[in-house]
Amino acid sequence: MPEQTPRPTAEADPAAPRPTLESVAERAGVSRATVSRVVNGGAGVREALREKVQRAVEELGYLPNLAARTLVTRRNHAVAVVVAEPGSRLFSDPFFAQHLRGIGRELSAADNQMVLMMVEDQHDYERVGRYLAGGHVDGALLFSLHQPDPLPQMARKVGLPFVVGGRPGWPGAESDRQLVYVDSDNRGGARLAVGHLRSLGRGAIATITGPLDQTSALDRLDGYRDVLPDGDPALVAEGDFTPDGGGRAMAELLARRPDLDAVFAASDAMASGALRVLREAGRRVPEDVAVVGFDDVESIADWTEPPLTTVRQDIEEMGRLMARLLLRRLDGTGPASVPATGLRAGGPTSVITPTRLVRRASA
Amino acid sequence: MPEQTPRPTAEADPAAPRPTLESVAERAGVSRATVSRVVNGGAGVREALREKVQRAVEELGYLPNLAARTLVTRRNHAVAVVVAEPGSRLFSDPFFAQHLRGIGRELSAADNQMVLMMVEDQHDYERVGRYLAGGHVDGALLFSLHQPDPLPQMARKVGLPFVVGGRPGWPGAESDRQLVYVDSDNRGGARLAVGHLRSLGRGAIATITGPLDQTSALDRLDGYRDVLPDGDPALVAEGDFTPDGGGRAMAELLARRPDLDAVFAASDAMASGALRVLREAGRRVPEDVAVVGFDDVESIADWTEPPLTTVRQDIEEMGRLMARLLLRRLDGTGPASVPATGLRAGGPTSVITPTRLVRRASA
DNA sequence: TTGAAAGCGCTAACAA
DNA sequence: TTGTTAGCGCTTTCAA
Repeated sequence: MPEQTPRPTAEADPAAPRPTLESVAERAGVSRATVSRVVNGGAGVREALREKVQRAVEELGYLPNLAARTLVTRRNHAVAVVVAEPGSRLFSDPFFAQHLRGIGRELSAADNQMVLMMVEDQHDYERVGRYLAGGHVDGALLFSLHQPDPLPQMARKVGLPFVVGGRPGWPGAESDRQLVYVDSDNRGGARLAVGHLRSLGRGAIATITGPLDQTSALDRLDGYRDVLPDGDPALVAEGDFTPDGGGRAMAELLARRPDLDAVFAASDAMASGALRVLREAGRRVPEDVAVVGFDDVESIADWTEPPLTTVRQDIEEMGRLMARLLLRRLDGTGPASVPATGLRAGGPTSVITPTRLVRRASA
Repeated sequence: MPEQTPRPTAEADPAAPRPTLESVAERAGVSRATVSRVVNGGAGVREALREKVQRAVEELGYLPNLAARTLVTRRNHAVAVVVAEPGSRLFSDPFFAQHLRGIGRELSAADNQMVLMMVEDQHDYERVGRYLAGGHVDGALLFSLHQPDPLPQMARKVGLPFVVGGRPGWPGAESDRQLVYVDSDNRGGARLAVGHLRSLGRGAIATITGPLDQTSALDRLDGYRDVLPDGDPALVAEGDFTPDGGGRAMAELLARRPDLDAVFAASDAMASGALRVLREAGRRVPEDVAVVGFDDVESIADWTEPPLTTVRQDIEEMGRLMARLLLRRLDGTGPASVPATGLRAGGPTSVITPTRLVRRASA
């Protein structure tokens, strides 16, 4: 066996047992409790001792064992991000990534980890449920919930704080004061888009909606109707948030109302499909038909022919907001705590983030 | 205070203390050790007792406390996924999401959690380093490492198993037998693309490369040169994996070699920029200039005008592979274990996943 | 096959 | 201000 001498450096042998509070205490000639105090901020420890302990910590390269800490504090410093989207759009859109980035930034600023869980089938629901109930995380961020989704119930049952991404659409969800969500102003954004088309003097403004079992699609359609309350129903066609679906809807609209001179597509992806169909039909954009999208996904909107006028939503900010909202519930001793975070005090409330029109060439 | 009666159901009051091994043992009339055995597979426990314990577990809705378990087993059942990409491409490409999906699927199949960490600045490196050293995860998946990246060193120093995504490019990395990575066959894919263009009878085949400090860009350029060893250097222009960069590079190429009749762009995003510039220059695609991209990002390749012939790589599979490779190192008692996973036994080795040509209209 | 007991590394009363 | 001590909930020898 090679040298037994303890190498008091932070770059010690990986195989060596990790230093513990105990070993730091020994080296510094103090008790475990004192080391613990120093490690956790050092309140109420004499300066001289503090420094001695600090030095021992550094020399040994001590890092607290989180499992042990969690065991007693019941705090994990970890938050679950649950994405309930079976292999669909979330994974082809930059949406997902931007959301995660926002969440990640906010979370790590508060020194919390992000545990990512994807739900694709029934079996996954059970796995996630077990995990959430298992007390491994301090809270959860729930994404893209579908109809009456079991996730919020599960979380609530085990007393796990959570925040939902996107307005939940099932009956009763809206009046559920405990169901805190973050969503962008889909309805307002749609109003912006359609208002813009009308201000361009367009008289027959059609819309391609998303799948109407999703609140975002519903809200955007409502925004369209806010501006055009007496619109012809023939000017409304349902898509599915994909380019293909957008194209099909566009063809339908063209058949029903050949005189249309504007289209509001409820997503950039659908707008790109619509543009292709318009091109094939020999309509010029924006001269013959003005087109506005929604999302401002740069990789689409900026690269269609012509570039797309669209409604921008700040996805990353939504992610941050969700995380902030959740953290507030975790840190605070109650709902009434921590004002001045940009969030209203007085109980957690759902938040709607603003949208704005980005003008490019298509309208 | 309302009823004190313990409600022996799994849907108990969230505020109630969670059942422990102890309480299950008491209810079943056995010792903690026995319950532990049953919970962990129940080997060596008489059937009668097993059932009794099982029932108690269900009645109480018992779930083991992972922190306590980790404290003694030193296993976290969690893997860190570290993404070192400052706000760039990873977040606008569907890449990232697909990778995560592959990783997530593989990981949860083995009942491991995924802890996602994003590195954007120096401060983040420290945070992540601390975390990896802290023993909170059993292994790490390292992504998009830049030049001599400190992450692998950090992981190695603390003895944390890890697998890298994408071939590391710094000096010595290649000969480092411990540095296991997964990458797609960039070079082979490029050969496919350029070979296809040549088989079309094109004589002046240009290429738009990615940023040449990334191995993926380098490897794709090498593939181009494999097919065209005596190519004119004027036919090579450097882009940056963005549409704009692709457009600029295309303009450059057009200026240098107005006679070019084909372009291999090392990413679909760059290809889309190139297509726009070609259109503006009045060149028809594919009649005048044939174009091939790389990546097969559907939201781009399928929706350019004309749709893009490109090289497909199976990103999700890469993710799965990385996870599998890592898990093998964790479970196995040594590198020689667990064959029959589709991975060679006899020590962890880097893996290159195949690419293939997807023909659409642009070439 | 089962139970008793030690201990993983840490925090938080409580005493000194 | 510091130390002593009792757990947090679990696994795992070791004995019975």
